[in-house]
Formats: sequence, structure tokens, C-alpha cells
Amino acid sequence: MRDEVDDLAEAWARERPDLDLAPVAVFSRLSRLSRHLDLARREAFTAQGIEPWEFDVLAALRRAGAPYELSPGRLLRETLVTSGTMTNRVDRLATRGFVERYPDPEDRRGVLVRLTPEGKEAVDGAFTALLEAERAFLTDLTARQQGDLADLLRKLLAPFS
Amino acid sequence: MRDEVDDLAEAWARERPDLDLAPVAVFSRLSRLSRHLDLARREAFTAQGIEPWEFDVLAALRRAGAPYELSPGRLLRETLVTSGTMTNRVDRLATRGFVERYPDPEDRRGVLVRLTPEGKEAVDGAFTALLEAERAFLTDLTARQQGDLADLLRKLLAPFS
DNA sequence: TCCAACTATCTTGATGTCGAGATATCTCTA
DNA sequence: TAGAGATATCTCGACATCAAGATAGTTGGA
Repeated sequence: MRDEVDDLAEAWARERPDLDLAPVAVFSRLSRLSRHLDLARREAFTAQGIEPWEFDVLAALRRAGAPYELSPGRLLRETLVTSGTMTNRVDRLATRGFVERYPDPEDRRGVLVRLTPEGKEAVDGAFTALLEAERAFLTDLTARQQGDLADLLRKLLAPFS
Repeated sequence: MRDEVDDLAEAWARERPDLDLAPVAVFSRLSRLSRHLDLARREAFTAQGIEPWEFDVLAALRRAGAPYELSPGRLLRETLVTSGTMTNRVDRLATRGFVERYPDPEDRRGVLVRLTPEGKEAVDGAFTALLEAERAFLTDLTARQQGDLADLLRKLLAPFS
């Protein structure tokens, strides 16, 4: 069962026979899969009326549990964006009525961002749709294979944690 | 061996006990790994004086083999960007002297983009650096595990080919 | 041969992100 | 308790990308 990455690796092997191309088989597939996953995410979210970046922020608040509030600093660390980006994102989410911003009573430099009921509803719907889309991706793998894959990815991810 | 995704899944399980979260174990790790991989790529390329988007274009030309030329249309299909983006990328690569643009003798609408010797040198250096960085990621996996991982990813990728 | 539909590329305007810097506040130590 | 350094957030300008539309050239059927 050949795929597009086999073609890509073959082309490199022809052009650069001096190199060991073993990493390509893993990382090219990983990159491509990630891109397809992003597209599928976007599609699932569009049907729910939100964008991927909105989900990333709302989901972090939702996961935090009631009362669904975190600081911008915490949010940017959870979502791996810069502070300027998070300011902008919170602005737009507040305009949409999905979050509210108010001063942190414990730190006058700080701000807390809280999910509104509308935001909670939006993120819950989006997460359900996302899981459904992701499950469709996994149907070609047995439960055992899914577990093996998760374990292998965990090993690769370990150095970064 | 717990990782950050276990924490994330646990938080979701606490908040949404009604959902089957199996896909999270695979896809959250995949997304995170992809992000770390992008950062590592950027770093490897920076040391070689080029940017990831430059590599994507130059590598497609390099893989094509001598005389290292492709149309913008072919390049945008290989790199999955829009035509406006490719116009801009080729402009900047031409300014840097890594590619040349000239009219397609067979189709007067068309253009061919060709790698210059400087571009070839740059992409060859960058690819070597990239493989080295990627190999470092894989040291925690046995050759057998690397093969298993590639096979599982190939299965997930198959529906898109 | 003519024309409609298609293809290839480029242009333009909007958008989201980043990085650097500004401001306000807090914390720790001398 | 004063001050230096750390921290939290926001502002602003630069930049890469995308989507839609413009332009030029090609192709196939009537």
C-alpha cells in the first residue's frame, strides 16, 4: 500500500542517495496528517459557527471547570500564542459575547477572562462535533492500533513535557 | 509515563463525562507534536539562513531533479498554498537569488520557476540539517517502533491520497 | 473559424499572528 | 521601606497568508 510520502521519499532518494531518509517516513506523514486534521477541524467548527482559534481559547476555559475563568497569561500558555495575539482573540470573543473580561480582584495588573453561557454552549457543541469528525478518521484502525499509536506519539512527545 | 495530553484528557473527562474521548489521545498528541516539529524545523533552517516556507518551495524544485524547474501551479499543488501566496513566495525567492522565473516556451500563459545554483546549495544544506534534527527526535524509538509508527500514520493518511 | 469554457498567473484588500516595546503593578532584598 | 527586577497585559507596526477577482492565453466543439 503505497502513499504520497513514498513517492516523496523516492524522489529524495533519487536526488540525494547520500542521505539516510528514515525520518522522512515518519515526519512527512505527521506533517501532512496534521494539515488534513486542521482542515477537518475547521470544517467541523464551521458547521457550529466558530473558528479554530475561537475553539482553542474557549476550550481552555471550558476545561478549567466552573466558574470557567482564566487569566490571559494562562490562556496564552495553554494555547501557545503570544500575548498580543491573545489580547486580540479575547477582544473578538468578547465582542461575540462568548467571554467577558474583568479585573482580577487579587492582582491589579491582572485580568480574568470568563466564559459566558453562550460561550459554554458554543464550545460544548463544537467539541462534540470535533470528536465525531476525529472518530471518523480513526475507523481504519483497530482499538489496539489506536492505543499503539497513542503510545508511540507519547514517546515522541515526552522530551517536550 | 504520563504526559500533558493525559492531563488534558482527564480535564475533559471531568467536565464532559458523557463523551467518548478516545480520539483525544491520538489527535491532541499529533497536533502538539506537529507544533514542536515546526519549531524544530524553523530552528534547523534558521541556522542555514532560510525560512520554512522557502524550504518548502526550494525542496519541491530540488526533488523534481535537473533542471530543477516547475510551474507556479505545480508548486502550489505540491506545497498546498494558494496562487497568491505562491506568486509572493516566488517573488521573494527570486529577489534572494534562489530561483529564476522565465516564460514557459510551450504555453504563453505559463511561467517556469527554476532553482539557481545558490538555491540548490541552500536547499541541500537545509535538508541535511533538517534530517539531522528529525533524527534526534527519533532516538527514543527503536527501528522497529519507527517502522510501526510510519505504518500507522500511513493508514491514517490513506483516505486523503 | 469562432466562441465559450477552462486554465495559469498575478493583483488587491482583509485578516490573524508575531515581536518589540510601553505601562502598570507586584515582589523580594538590602 | 525604597528600589530593582520580575510579571501581566496591552499597543503598534510588519508580515505572510488567503479569497476573490482581473488578465491573458488555450482548447474543443459547433
